[in-house]
Amino acid sequence: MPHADIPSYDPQAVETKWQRLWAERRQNEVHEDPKRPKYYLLEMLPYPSGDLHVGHARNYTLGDVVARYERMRGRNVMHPMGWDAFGLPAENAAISRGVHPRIWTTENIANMRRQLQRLGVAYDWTREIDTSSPEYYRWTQWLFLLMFRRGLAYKKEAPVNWCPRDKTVLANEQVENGVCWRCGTKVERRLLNQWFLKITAYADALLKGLDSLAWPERIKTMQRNWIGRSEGFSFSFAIENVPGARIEVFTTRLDTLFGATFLALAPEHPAVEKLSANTPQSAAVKTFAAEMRDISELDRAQLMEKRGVFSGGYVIHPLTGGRIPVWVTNYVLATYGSGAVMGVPAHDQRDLEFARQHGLEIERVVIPQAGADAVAGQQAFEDDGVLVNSDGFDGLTSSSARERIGEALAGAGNGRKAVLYKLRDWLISRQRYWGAPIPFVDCAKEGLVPVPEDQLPVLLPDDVPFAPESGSPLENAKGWREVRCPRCGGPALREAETMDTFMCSSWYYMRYLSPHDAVAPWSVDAAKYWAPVDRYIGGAEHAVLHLMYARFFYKVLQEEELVPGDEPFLRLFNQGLVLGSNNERMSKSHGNTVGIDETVDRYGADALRLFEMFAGPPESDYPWSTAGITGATRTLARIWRLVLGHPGCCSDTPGEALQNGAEDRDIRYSIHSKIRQITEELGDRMHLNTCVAALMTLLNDLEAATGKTADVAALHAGSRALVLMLAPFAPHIAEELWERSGGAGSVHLQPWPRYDEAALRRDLIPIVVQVNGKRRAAISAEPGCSEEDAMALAIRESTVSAQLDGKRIVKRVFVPDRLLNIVTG
RNA sequence: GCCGAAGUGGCGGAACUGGCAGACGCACGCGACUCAAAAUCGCGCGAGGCAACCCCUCAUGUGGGUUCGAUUCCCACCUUCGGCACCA
Repeated sequence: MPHADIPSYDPQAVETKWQRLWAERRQNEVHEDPKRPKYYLLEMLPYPSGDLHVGHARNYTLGDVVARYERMRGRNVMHPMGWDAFGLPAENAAISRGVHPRIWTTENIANMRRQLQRLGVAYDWTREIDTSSPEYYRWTQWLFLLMFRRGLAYKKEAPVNWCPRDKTVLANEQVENGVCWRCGTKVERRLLNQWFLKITAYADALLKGLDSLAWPERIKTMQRNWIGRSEGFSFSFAIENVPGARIEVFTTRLDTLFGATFLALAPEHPAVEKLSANTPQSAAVKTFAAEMRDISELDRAQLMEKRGVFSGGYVIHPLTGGRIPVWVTNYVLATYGSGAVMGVPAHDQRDLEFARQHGLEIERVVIPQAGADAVAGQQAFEDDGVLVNSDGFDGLTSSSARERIGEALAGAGNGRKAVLYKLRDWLISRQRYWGAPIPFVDCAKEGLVPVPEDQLPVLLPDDVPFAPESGSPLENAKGWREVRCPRCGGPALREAETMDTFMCSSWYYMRYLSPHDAVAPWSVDAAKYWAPVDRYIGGAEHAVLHLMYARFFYKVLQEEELVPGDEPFLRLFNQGLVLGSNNERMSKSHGNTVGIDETVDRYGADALRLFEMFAGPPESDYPWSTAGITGATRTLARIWRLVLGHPGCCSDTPGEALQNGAEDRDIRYSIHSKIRQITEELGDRMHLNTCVAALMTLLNDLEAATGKTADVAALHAGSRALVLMLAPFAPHIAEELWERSGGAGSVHLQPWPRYDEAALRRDLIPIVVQVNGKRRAAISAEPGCSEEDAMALAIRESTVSAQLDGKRIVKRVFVPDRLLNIVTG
């Protein structure tokens, strides 16, 4: 019932008031408290690109709802925010607009922080971090040195991915379908001397750790595939007429060894020249290898067409002693295994295609079952089966043949079981300015020397030229580069490269725990209380990037006893995207963004938050809708009128007394069933959209009952519960209503409402009556009523008896308190 | 090509372990209030049928299957989205 004396709801006034008061009261600051269970909730830290749009708002609201809910459930909630502030866009802005990256970044951070505060997200801002600040990157450098000390950082010359547009190298994970993940430019291959981190040393640990994680299966699968473990056997072929020279191969199908009719080499393989030397093939091989070296492996893969030339040389089959021709091909990767493959055309589709093109022999050595035809088909037979044409191994199954052939080779001193991974070491050098400098110097006498820890941070020089033509700014910063060697005092040059920004984000979740620590990257005591992250919220695009790098870091940190447990993020949640009007991901580059400021100006932060949580399940995408947000606005205005129509309803004495009228029982049932439903769906399941729907239903029920029931106490209690459960979703209006209705303290520090089992008991419950599986009626029965009683009630329904008329009942299915299905003959 | 996820009203979506399909909201229609409009409130709202609006039929991408009963489980196919793409 609208009252004339109820003031109207002014979102802007309410929101600015509470944002100010929460900050003044330092309400969102947290500290270790051994008496309370901790909960570490984290959203992936954003890159400070300038402006937040409603897609970001969805992400951070999602985290905020969970954080506020967990706090009301009695947990000590860590919910920090910071900035992944190093990176290319800042530097590109410097080039195109002449603004220093530091200025550009600082301004963007200020703006985005303001926008997050406008959304009312309850971060502990005293813990804010900026990965581009010296206080932070000092420790990124420190961690790099720790990696070096542990033998996990090394510099070597290797063919690497080079993005010609961004003018830097990229890790394998940062190349998607042959193009740069950031700018979409086709990457090139260059031979450069670069720093790597030995993530491959942790391939097995990274793989095994996945089993314990409550992550979406799809992300775990992507990581498993990326790590790409395969078990097989490694052995070698002797090169004919070159004493002592051998070519090593790896295979997962040792059972097909007798079907090997050629050997395939990558063009980069060191034996290529040796084999063709002094043969008529020499010139052809040189031409082919040179041609292939100019094409990156990624491009070769895209060509798909298999090409190759005979090398002119032969190897000797290790068991039969037969001669096997060696070919140089474009389909064998130099960077996987040994860069050489035994060609078994009958049992490998790729080898078959190649063999057909070049008229090579095809010999079938595995058949589906004993006695089957051993003639090679159109398709390679790649399954396991039974061996034929394999000397003493005929008749064995593939799996036992792999064992026995392996034993035979190993017994002859040739080879062993081996495990190979697709995962490559992480290339972390970047030829760019806006990143953490690699803390090494190159001394004329001592070579590469680490900068001693007490000389960290190696500061980025501020005064450097930014121009597209002048090359890497650090390389040209002479005064900065020229230093004394920390070891011998002689002249040395600083490394002019910076670290991949994924280094910064691989450990930031630990820095939040003691962000102002000047003597350590974080406090181990604080880490013992807070770590690991209980719930991590972020996009799926980081599946094999940040999420794998951070896990690698954590495993190293665990061995250093700097962190508890062996995984950084126990549960991962991938939120869905907000799509723009063109049904594409909302982003600046798509030009379809809807800004936070314009939306909050118009509707208020609470309405935006409520709508974004309501619009769909948190894990699925949905298109932005300005029409939809009006529903949230209306809902908030209705809650405002309802609650203020029950003065004092949030005071500490709800004064709810059980009464007996049927209507009163209904309203109590509605209140308590909604508390139960929202509590169940808000926790682990995160069905936030149905929680909002349940809040709306409760609002409808309370409105409908207002003025119609004598049980004013129940309505007061219902309004109070509504305000409390609204609080995580629309924190400002809930706080205002709490205050205006006599609530003590902050609504956000109240215990979450509990439901009363007694209120959920009903005198009569509906039981659905079906005839042959089709719903014909619903009867009201006492809870726990017997099948016979339900049957008696059911046949009194005309719609049921009409269906039963003249038919014989052959069966009844009775689900107590739910359903009765009568089956006729 | 391989792997994974998803297809439900005009729209976003709901339906916990197989048990009333379409909760909740948007849009739309009718009505109340108003000089009028906005706001607000009430009612209706999957499609079709019948004189019968407390009834019936059909309907959750398509086709089959399991079951007393299928949006839910199984098989095949279609469409969309995501990942991987010569890893021996």
